[in-house]
Amino acid sequence: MTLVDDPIHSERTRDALTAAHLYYMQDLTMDAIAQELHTSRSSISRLLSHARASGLVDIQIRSPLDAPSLLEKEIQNRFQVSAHVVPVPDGASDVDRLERVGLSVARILGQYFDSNMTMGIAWGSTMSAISRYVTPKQTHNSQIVQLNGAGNMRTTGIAYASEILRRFGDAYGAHVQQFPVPAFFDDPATKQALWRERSVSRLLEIQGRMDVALFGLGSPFSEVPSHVYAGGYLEPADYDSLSRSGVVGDVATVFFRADGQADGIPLNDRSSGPEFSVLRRTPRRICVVSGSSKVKSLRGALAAELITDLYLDEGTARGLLSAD
Amino acid sequence: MTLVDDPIHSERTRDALTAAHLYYMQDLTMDAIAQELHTSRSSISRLLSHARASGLVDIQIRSPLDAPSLLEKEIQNRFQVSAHVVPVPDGASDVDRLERVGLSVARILGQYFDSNMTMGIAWGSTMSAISRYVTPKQTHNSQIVQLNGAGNMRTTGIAYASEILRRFGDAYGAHVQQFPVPAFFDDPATKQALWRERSVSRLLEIQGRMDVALFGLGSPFSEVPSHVYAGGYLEPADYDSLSRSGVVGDVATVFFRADGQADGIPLNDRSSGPEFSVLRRTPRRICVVSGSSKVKSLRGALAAELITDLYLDEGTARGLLSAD
DNA sequence: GCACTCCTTGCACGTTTGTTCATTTGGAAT
DNA sequence: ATTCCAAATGAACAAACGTGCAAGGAGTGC
Repeated sequence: MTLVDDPIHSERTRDALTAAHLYYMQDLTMDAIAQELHTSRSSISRLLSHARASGLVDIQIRSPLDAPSLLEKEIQNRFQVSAHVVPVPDGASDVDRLERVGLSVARILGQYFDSNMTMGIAWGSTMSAISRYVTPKQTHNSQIVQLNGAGNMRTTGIAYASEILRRFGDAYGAHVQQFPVPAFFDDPATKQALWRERSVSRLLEIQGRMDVALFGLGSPFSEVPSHVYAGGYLEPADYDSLSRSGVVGDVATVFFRADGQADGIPLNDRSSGPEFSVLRRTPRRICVVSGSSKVKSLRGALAAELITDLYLDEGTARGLLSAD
Repeated sequence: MTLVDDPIHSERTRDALTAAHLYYMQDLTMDAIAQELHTSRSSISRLLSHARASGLVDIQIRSPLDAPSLLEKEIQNRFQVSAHVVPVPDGASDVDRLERVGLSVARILGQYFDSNMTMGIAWGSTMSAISRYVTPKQTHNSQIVQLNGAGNMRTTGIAYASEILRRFGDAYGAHVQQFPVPAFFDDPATKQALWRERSVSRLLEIQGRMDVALFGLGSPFSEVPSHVYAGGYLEPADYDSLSRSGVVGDVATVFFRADGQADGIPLNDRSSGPEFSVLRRTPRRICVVSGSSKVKSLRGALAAELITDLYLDEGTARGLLSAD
């Protein structure tokens, strides 16, 4: 739970490091390592698990640049984003897909984040899944900033959102910047007022300077509604309004139409999420999508140029490319 | 043997990539992967081995900056080099040590070498060991350049040295620049003349601009003489000369004394290796040492400031730090 | 000092993985 | 078409590995 290793842990870390060397660099068996370190093989097994889980051992997969799958190449060509298809068995359930994609992204995320960087984080079921698996990586002077508020009529949302944030913060040893506001204001004027508060504008400035943004997609009118659409954030009147405006999805509770436009959608004036112009200023914008019901939403987000790096499961990738 | 993947291999590579994803990112068992890919588990096992061996899967060990061992910290403080101690069982034989250190260095070497870079390579038993294990990494427009000639009275040395070079070149997809000259000239004047040849001076220029140099250490008057001292490169008279000059070791067949000085050692005028000034101009200079008999030589090389990154086994590290 | 909890250890078991071997497959040469 | 060879495959076995469990220790509170 501490951000740096206790002195108590450092011996364990030292051991884990040697064990990892012997195992992964010199291909010794755990048995042999156990003898060298004068302990049992089981302990070494556990030590190595620890080394992997704590990011001491870092396993990466580097596709030679000419090897991306057809799907990935095609998406890259058509939408100018760097696409990464997560292989998922055809028969997998939607939750299964989400977990798998979340796990994969969690393992890879460290490549995008380093010392002295700021990462913006949304919330939602996708983000929650990722957060549950993030592999630690030691960074300095870095921060995680919440992109949009999570409060609603029933709760402040702080517990939920901050749990997600905390997991990222812990894993990277980063400072966490919470955004304790409702997801949607009742009155746009309140938002305007609050946005002028120094405490809030400080946060907005941090958002404006972030190096990486990580978010999932919302998809309002699909069979499996996303967190925002089921969690008591919106009222029936809001739904009607979204429907009338032709909204196909959202990123961090900012809505957009099929062509990627976000103008003239009344709800956006009350949303706590970052304007797309802010997002587009961010160098890396990683979008994670799982479940083909989000294809329409994804098309919109791509049209809006919100995405630089896209992670999706195989089915969704196919859905994205298929006509219609 | 080809530098780029045949189209024929690319399907295999594609499969290896998916398998690696499923195995290392999603923690599936090989059995599960076999079912998804409609093949036997054995094939997946082989596929994953291939993925590791061919550098598709890259396993790194990243010590948190506060975790280097006492030995490493101490070496860093005393000699201003980044030290990496390779753990080796106390009872290990000298060959065993060499293999282990070689394997470890081979696995991490990729971290130092990338596209558009030039790496200078020496030869000798240490380099040979490393070369036998280098893990592939795809690079573009990079080259490997031989640091010193390998010819002697009996052979041109080309077969031996070029085998080492070739292994590095193959692994990195790099262009190999051979240096087909004797290790030592009989007559300094011949060297001078040859050095003015355009074919040779072209190579010397490449050496002068290299980004990384990788070398072992020679150690003349120790129980276990290095390759240079046993391979018929030197005559008895040369030994006497070295002894009289107070030589303690060599880097790429350039000799130095305990204080790191290389001046006034007659043999150096006839050596094909790079002057130390050339070496010192190279940003990264990786030295690999195994076996405590090389401690004296190592002290000299450190005094000469030939090293920026040092890899050695535990025993040698201890020997280096112990007084005397 | 005693009881309590929490964490670590090594054993034993079942699972997962590497490897050998006999067999098949897909080409190339004849 | 036939033969040949090399590479790839899956079954079967042996080795290596992960994990539940009970025992042992270290620390804490009473």
